[in-house]
This record gives sequence, C-alpha cells and structure tokens, in this order.
Amino acid sequence: MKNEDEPKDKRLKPGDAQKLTMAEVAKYVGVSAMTVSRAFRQDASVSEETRKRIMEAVDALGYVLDLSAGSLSSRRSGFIAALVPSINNSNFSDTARGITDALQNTGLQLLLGYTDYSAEKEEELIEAMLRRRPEGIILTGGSHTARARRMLAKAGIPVVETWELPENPINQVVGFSNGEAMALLVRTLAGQGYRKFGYIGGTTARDTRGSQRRSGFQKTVEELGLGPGRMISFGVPPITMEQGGQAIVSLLERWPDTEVVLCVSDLSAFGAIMECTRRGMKVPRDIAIAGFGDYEISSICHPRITTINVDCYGIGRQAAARLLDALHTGNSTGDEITLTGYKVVLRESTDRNGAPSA
Amino acid sequence: MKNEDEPKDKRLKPGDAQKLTMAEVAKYVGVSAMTVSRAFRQDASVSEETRKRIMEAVDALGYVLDLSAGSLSSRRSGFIAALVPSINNSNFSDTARGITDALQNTGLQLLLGYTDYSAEKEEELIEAMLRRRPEGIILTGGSHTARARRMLAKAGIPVVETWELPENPINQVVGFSNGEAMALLVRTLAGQGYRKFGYIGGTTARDTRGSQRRSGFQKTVEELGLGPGRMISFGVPPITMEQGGQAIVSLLERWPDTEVVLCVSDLSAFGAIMECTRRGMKVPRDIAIAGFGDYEISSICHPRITTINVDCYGIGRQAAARLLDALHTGNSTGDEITLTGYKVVLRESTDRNGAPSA
DNA sequence: CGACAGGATGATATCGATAACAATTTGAAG
DNA sequence: CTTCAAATTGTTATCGATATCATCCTGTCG
Repeated sequence: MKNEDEPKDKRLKPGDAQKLTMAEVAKYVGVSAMTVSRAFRQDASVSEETRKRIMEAVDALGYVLDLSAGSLSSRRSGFIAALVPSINNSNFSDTARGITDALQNTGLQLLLGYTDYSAEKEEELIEAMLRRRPEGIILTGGSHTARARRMLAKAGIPVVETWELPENPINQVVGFSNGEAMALLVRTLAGQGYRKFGYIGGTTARDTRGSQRRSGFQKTVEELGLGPGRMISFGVPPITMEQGGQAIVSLLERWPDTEVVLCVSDLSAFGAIMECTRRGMKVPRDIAIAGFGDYEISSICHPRITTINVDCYGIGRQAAARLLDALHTGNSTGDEITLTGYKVVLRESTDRNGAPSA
Repeated sequence: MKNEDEPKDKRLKPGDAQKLTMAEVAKYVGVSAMTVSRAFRQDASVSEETRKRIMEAVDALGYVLDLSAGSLSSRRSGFIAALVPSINNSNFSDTARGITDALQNTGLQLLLGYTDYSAEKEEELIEAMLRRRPEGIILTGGSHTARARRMLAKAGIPVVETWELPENPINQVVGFSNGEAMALLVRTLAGQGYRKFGYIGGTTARDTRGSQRRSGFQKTVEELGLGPGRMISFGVPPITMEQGGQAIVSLLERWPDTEVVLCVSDLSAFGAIMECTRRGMKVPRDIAIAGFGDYEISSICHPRITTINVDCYGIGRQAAARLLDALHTGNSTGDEITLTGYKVVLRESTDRNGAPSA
C-alpha cells in the first residue's frame, strides 16, 4: 500500500508528483473507478448521493483529474488551438479574448501561439499544436506554407481562417476584406475634399493584411484619378509607433504637399501624429493623418485619430462559434465565409475645419 | 482488423480524424513501433540510416506524433502553465514572450491563461491547468485563494510567482517591490522640487501590484513630510486610458493646486495627459504627470511620459529559467527570490523647465 | 578463434482515464 | 407475485505512445 503522506524526501522528479489516481479515490469511497469518472461529468448517470460522497473524497484527498489520460481514451483533447501574429497587439488579443469567451462552458480550452508574422514559424506552431490533437484550429490570415496546408488537411479537424478573406480558403473563414476597408477610408476622405494621398506601411509582404490594405489604397487612389499614391515603406511588420514617426518624416521630405496620410495601423498613425506635433506641425491643420484598427489609443489621444473600426472581439467569438458548430454537426467541410463588420470612424485627425475642439 | 482506408462518409467525428498511428508507420517501414518512437528523439540510439527511412515514411504518410499518448506513458506533459492578469496589456505580454523565448528548444510549450485580475478566476484556471499536468507553473503576484495554494502544494511542481515580492512565497519568486519602485519615483520627483503630490489608481484591491504602488506612494509622501497624498480612486482595475482622463478631472476639481500626479500605470497617465491637453492645460507647465511601466506609448507621445521602467521581458525569461533549473535539478523547494531591475525614466511630462522641446 | 562490449532493435507491460457492454437494483404496472 | 423498463454501478478492453528489459549483431582484442 502506498503511503498517503508526503514523502520525507523533498526532492522532486517530474513523474512522481501527484501520484493520486482515480482508482485510489474509488477505493477510498468504495466504488469503482468508472463511477468516479462519471461523477466528474454532469451528464453521466450517478446518483446524487454517490456523487456527493465522491466529491467529498476528492476534496479530502486533493485529487485533481488527469485530462491527459482521459483524452487518450476518449479521443478528445479538450482544447482548440489559435495562432495569432503577435500577442502584443491589442487587436489580436481582443480576438483571443473573443475566442476564450465563446469557449466558456464548452469544456474546451484555448491553446494560444504566436507566429511573429512568419509563415515558417506558423508552420512549426501548427505542427506543435497538431501533436496535441486539438479539436479545431483558428488561424490568422490565409497565407500558409504548403506543408502547413498538407498537415491541416490531413488532421481532419475544422480550420477557421480569420481577419481576411483568403483566395483559397482551407475550410471556414471569419473576416473582412482589408483592401475594401482601406478603399472605403480613401473614398470617404476623398469625399471630404482631400486630393493628395500618402500611405505608410511596412516594407515586406510578411503582413498579408498590411499588403492588402496597401493595394486597396493604391487601387482606389488611382480609380479616383488622384494620381499614384505617395507610398512610404518603413520597417519590418509589425511597424511600431516609432517607425510611424520616422516614416512620416521621409514622406514629407519627399512629398511636402501631401494633404492626408493613411497608415497601415493606428499605432504607426499615432507615432506619425506625435512626430508632427513635436516638429511644430498641427494635425489636421497642416496635415491630416488616419490609421486602421481603432485601437484604444485613437479615441483618447489628442487629436483623436480617424480610423477603421474592426470587430476584433467579434472575429474571435464568431470564429470560435463556427468551430463549435462544425464540431457539433460533425461537418468540417462547410466552406462558409462569415463576413465581419468594419466602419469608418471619423475623428479630429482628419477634420477639414482644423482642430475642432480647440 | 481495422480498415486502413478512409471511410466513404465525409462526416467527421471528433475521434476519427488522423487515424495514423506510430505502429502503422512502423509496419510501413518494416521496423517496430519502438524504433519509430526513438527516431523522433535526438538522444535515442537509432542508426542514422533507419532514422532517415523512418522520417521519409513519416513525411510520405503525413504522420504527426501524438504527444498526448506519449505524455501519459512518459509522465511528462511537455508544457508549463503561466497565468497573467490580462492578455491585453503589453507589460504582461512582454513577460509571456520572455517565457516563450526561454522555453525555445527545451521541448516545453507554454500554456497561457488570463485571470482578469481575479483570484477566483485564477483558482479556476489553476485547476484547469493542473488537470493537464504541467511540469511547472508561473503565476503573477502572490495573492491566491486558499484552495489554489492547496492545489499547488499538492501538485508537487515548481511554482514561480512573478512581478512582485509576496509575503508568503509558495516557492520561487522573480520580481521586484512595486512599493519601493513607486517610492523611488516619489523621492526622485520630490528631489526636483515637487511638493504637492497626487495619485491616481483603481478602486479595489484586486490589483495587488496597484495597491502596493499606492501604499508605496502614500508612505513616502508622508515620510517626506509632504502631508497626506491626494489620492483619487477611479474604476475597477485595470484602469483604462479613459478612466485616467476622468480621474485627473476629479483630482483637479478637489485639489486644484496639485503639482504632480503619479498614476498606477502609463496607460492612465497617458489618458490623464491627453485630457489635460484637451482642456487647454499644458503638461508639465501647468501640471506634471508620471506613469508606471514604461509602455511603448510613453516614449512616443507628446509630451513623453516620466515613468518607472520594469524589465517585463526579463521577468518572463528569468521565471522560465528558474523553472527549468528546478526541473533540471529536481529541486522544487529552493525558495529563492530573484530580484529584477527597475529604474526611473525621467521625461518631458515632469520636466521642471516646462516643455523642453518646444 | 573465442569472448565480450556496446550499438541497434524488438517484445511486453504500462501510464490513467473512458467506451462499451454487462450486471444489478429499484420501482411501477399488470 | 411477476415482469419489465429505467436507473445505477461494475468489468474489461482500449486509447497510442514509452519505459524497461531482452535480444541480436558487429567488431575488436587478447
């Protein structure tokens, strides 16, 4: 018989912690292990009285269920994986929170990874995740390596791509067109009379959403007959606040008469605005600046930043909801596309009447 | 005997995806399952030639290792758990990144959870995590429910508490004294001649680090003979940028002659500064404002914000390093305290000479 | 030439729960 | 008093990998 007390030896080997098993709880209560197992789930048929006795024993002994054993047997790992480009970006962490909230009371847990905007890192993470047999997986964007696609196809679990509308969706999609959203912003500002448009974004195509916004900008500026846009590329995505400040300096050196500058995100827009302020330029009097993403900062800072509001949290909730649907109906081949909303939020940083609150 | 082919039926049940097992790979190659298992690990003794054949087969068949089975057998789950108050706060996501980076090439994965600054939610998460048998756990702060403490003690895995110096450490600690750090900031500013100190923080004690900063402020202001501090409590932690703006309004209504205001975090300091700017007050000419945490925004915005720089990333790296040490030596009872650095960063928002860059 | 060390591989039991089915009990209806 | 359905509980096999020990093979050295 094992001794119930802590061993004298305080040394700890990875394996020997928490030796308590379900069978020992069962013996303690005087039932079978199967009954203990049932007591842990609400659906199972165990008499209230037995369950109470078991739960008291669990408490007394300090037993903690071992899901890794259970998931092997039930073939249900009990979690879903989500990969986001950066954990340090409140847009994506809002999405993560949406997923977590949608998973409440489903018995599913979120396993989060971040790819640093790299498809190679994404591939590695997908493999690492699949080794733990998630019941579904949520990805950001539609750009994946060939091997990643193969692994996902083989895994046979529902996949949801988010935050954009991929050309070749793997499975389900919850997102919006970044190009269209940026185009809408261009059209709105053009409608206010702006003519000379500049754009600030990162240097590479790693950030596919950034690239889509950029081409949405360029295409629309040309469609409206406003000549080729004045584009500055600066820094490796994700472009920081500081890089936004440096980029606007380059842009204004090259095209001093620019009237309005659109930025790939609010963060770079904020950096740009602060740099202008620091150099004695007034926004929007001397130059108008807009962002993308409607981060908290944009409604707080001075001047407040015109931007595209994206339903980040909703993307997370809906992605998780689609996944739960697929798991519930057992249908993983429904290649549905769920469009999420976005809207232009006009604020002080592009106001035609100069600083309105001053 | 099982049928090797995919079923005709495209419907997907949780269990029947990815039917491929190690044994099937083994049969395909003409070796035993054990040899395949060895091929997946670098230490094991398998001839290079056999390993190569196995890996080719793995590629060809699209086999993905199943860690949940392996961890049951080896009694090593292969991950460590970390709980942070909020995923949406760049200080904590820097810590998470530090942990992830330190875990590179250790074969350990990070399982992240967030507690929303609630000890009850933390307790739930700890239980959820322990059910997956993490090899170690990293917590934020030293405030836990009694049951959480019991579960952790019973689990017999190394625990690292971070971001503060708990009075009753469970095991290891990696952090700093939030009270001392705030005290240092008060003393520094008092040394510059400031006399009438205000403070902005959240309303409840949920955020223990916030409470420690608050009492560090109060104690130091009194020690310096600067009378009781002017304290405004506003909003439930984590206090937002917007609440920072509202709080400064209350504070100035009540104590219009306040010279300098310290905020529980840079985010509320930023909100306060923007609100002042919007109301036509100049920072620091009319009032000086400082924050805590040295968020990216504080070195970018105008005026730049005086703050305490905390080694968030280093906290994560060191916490993970301590955990790896403990796992390696097998000693979980080393109740060591690792102090991490912090420093005052003086910037424009508290400059005695008014706006220096203008 | 025999013996033995050491590398490579295989066979079997096992990790700790759950699925599937069997057995038992209880209670209501006939 | 039987009978049968429903509720409750137990038994056994199993999930897919790995620990452990056994076996086989090769080459070297006295």
